[in-house]
Amino acid sequence: MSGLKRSGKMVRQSLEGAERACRTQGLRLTDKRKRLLTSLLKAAGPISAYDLAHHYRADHGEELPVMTVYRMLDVFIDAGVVHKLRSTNRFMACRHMACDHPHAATQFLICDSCGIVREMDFADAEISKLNQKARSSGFHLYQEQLELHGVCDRCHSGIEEKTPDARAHG
Amino acid sequence: MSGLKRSGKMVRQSLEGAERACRTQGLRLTDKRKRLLTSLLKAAGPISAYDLAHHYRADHGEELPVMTVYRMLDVFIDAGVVHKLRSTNRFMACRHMACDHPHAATQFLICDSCGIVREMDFADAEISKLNQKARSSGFHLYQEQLELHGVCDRCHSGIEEKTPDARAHG
DNA sequence: GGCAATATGTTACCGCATAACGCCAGCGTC
DNA sequence: GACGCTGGCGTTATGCGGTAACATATTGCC
Ligand SMILES: [Zn+2]
Ligand SMILES: [Zn+2]
Ligand SMILES: [Zn+2]
Ligand SMILES: [Zn+2]
Repeated sequence: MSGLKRSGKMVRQSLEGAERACRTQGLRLTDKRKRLLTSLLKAAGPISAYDLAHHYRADHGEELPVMTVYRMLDVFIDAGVVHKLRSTNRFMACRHMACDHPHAATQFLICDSCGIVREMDFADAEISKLNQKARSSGFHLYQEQLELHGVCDRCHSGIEEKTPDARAHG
Repeated sequence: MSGLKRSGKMVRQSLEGAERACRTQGLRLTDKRKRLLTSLLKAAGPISAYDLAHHYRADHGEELPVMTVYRMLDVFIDAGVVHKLRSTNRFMACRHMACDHPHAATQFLICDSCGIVREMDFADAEISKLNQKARSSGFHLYQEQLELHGVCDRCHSGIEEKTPDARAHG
């Protein structure tokens, strides 16, 4: 699968990072929120809010209404430690949660076959070019994430390891 | 609004273009499909399948089940005369439907305030750069449309002409 | 304690999308 | 004409993503 699954140690470090991020923005990292974030960190890749609720239940033996999940995810997104993939309606922990540097723009490479997502940040040049062209076309772009769809090398070379989380393209 | 509303003449020309596109791909442009496409062409901008069904009813005094709308839209998308905006779940007629040249990659500029969408095709250089970088990061991108969100000049300068069709950002 | 703000729970609902099944018209074949 | 095939379309039911509105609990602060 997507290889994003965190070890216990990484989860701990990420939680500390989230703690910092929340504190600096006056957001509270309650126990429930911490547990939810843990479930998200342990997930193998981006998952839906409903799936996350199921994971939470499995992980902590406690029901968590979807409504609450969405609210908490919003908090995490505000804190910058969670990303929402608009094109697939899925949420994923920021890969920079443990390290302390927040990032501005983000680009996501999404494999429509196996669902793996890679968070990259080395296309700023193209982003600003696009921004420029949009500007001259009468638009002001958000400094926003780009979601690029395709297939990863593994799936491209015929392995086609499909997962239920993978979304069909188009 | 988005200024994409077609005149009667443009609708006719677009239908002819669609006719050509369908014929070359062995797809049939039935009367019902033609009526649906007309409703889409007359729409002021990208609309949802459900809204399109309502427009169809208003335009032609006949019920059209959403299921059928989706099926027809799929046909049009295959024929290359309709685009689906993944980030907003909306459909729009290709602005090149009347002219005869199909286009490969497309980029959409989407105003999250008023809903206007501009179909542009002058960012191929950036697209291929992104493709290249993705490649070196283990991904094969589709030659796919890019959906860029922001606000148009009008909305940016404070007019903020909100429409029910506009989607909140994020 | 008393109060305000924030966090969480409950219910009910809406919008997007598709699966599964059935019907029917058109068409070619025997 | 009977048969069977194909594609277009209708019907029903359902699943998933997301949120409004309102109720309750918890926390922080004076
Ligand atoms: Zn990130
Ligand atoms: Zn893959
Ligand atoms: Zn187009
Ligand atoms: Zn606008």
